[in-house]
Amino acid sequence: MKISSRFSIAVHIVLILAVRGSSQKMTSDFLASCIFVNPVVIRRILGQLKKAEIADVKSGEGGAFLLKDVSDLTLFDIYQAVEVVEDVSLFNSHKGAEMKCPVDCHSCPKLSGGNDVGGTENENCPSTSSEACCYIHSSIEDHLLSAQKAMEESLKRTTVHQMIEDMMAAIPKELNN
Amino acid sequence: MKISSRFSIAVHIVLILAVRGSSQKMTSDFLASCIFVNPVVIRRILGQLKKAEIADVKSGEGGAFLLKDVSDLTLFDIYQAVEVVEDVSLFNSHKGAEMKCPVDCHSCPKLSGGNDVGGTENENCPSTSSEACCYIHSSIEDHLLSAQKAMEESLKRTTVHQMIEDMMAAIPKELNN
DNA sequence: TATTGTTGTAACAATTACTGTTACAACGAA
DNA sequence: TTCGTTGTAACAGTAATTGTTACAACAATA
Repeated sequence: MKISSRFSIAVHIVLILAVRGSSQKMTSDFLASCIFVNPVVIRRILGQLKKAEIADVKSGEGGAFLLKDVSDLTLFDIYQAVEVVEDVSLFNSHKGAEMKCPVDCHSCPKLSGGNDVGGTENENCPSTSSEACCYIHSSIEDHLLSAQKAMEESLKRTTVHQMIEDMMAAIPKELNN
Repeated sequence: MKISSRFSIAVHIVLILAVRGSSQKMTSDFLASCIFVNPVVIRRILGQLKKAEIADVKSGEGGAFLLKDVSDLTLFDIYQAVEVVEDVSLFNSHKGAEMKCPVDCHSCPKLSGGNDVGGTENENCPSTSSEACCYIHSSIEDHLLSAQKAMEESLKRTTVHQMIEDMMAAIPKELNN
């Protein structure tokens, strides 16, 4: 699966506010026509950016603007604002993971010394010996979380200021006048 | 949004095959009861692992097994096998991104020197001067792709062998007999 | 050969999340 | 008061996933 386009749209919004915010009123209609999405979608996302205190909107009058210095604003801030991931986990666990998975032998009587930690018993539990078939689930969680963190660290390293610099650098010289 | 639980289930399958594959026949029913999902879901994912030449299934007789050494098998291999991300992009772009976004001034006549690169013209284009409002979209793509790559590199660094080692290490000593 | 257990796959329902759209009350400026 | 704008509710449409049933194909084996 993919991650919501909210994030990509939110980054667009922030960059447009940063680069062009002073030149005209940033209404949701204007932003919508820039980004080619519905104005209501823009307002929904602006609402999330407001809640995160990244941007604000002039009530009644209209027009959005940034609250933060672009040097202090990272992609991670925006990512959190639009709730790209629910709770903590980018990688969805299957529903059964919360149950007593027999190979997650935290809850396997054979290996936990009989300490039942809750969940549903499974008569097919493969742990017929003390053979270590266990801790699979927590191991998976750990390593997937590491991968998620690696991505988030990359987002934290990227400021909006840097993105603007990169954009400027990408503009062909003959247009820089 | 979140990523398909296919990945998490696939990793479970691989770990169970690695740890317990020799002790009994790994049928889809058995794996399903271990992981608490429907057997058909297991078969679907095993089909993807087969296509990726990570595992195979004994036709007719039944029973899955790994084709690769766990030291040579990384989470990234599994991630690719189950097609966690379509094409290349973890982060969904909004549909409009493929159009002539006026702030993606690759296509803005004002900045591209009149070289039209295709797409739909937008009369609301904010680029009324040569002011650099541009290259937003490609800058976003670049930085989001970097974040995705960071995650994938983390997955590449994690072998199934390592996960098993970590699992073993996590087992309380009193159970290691 | 007939039986048995298993797989691969199709088909369909149910779920979930997201997106587009319309509508409208509230709000501030002029 | 009028106007443009926002915030939000409501609903339809879309897309992907998951659970489930069903069944033909297949290998082992009795």
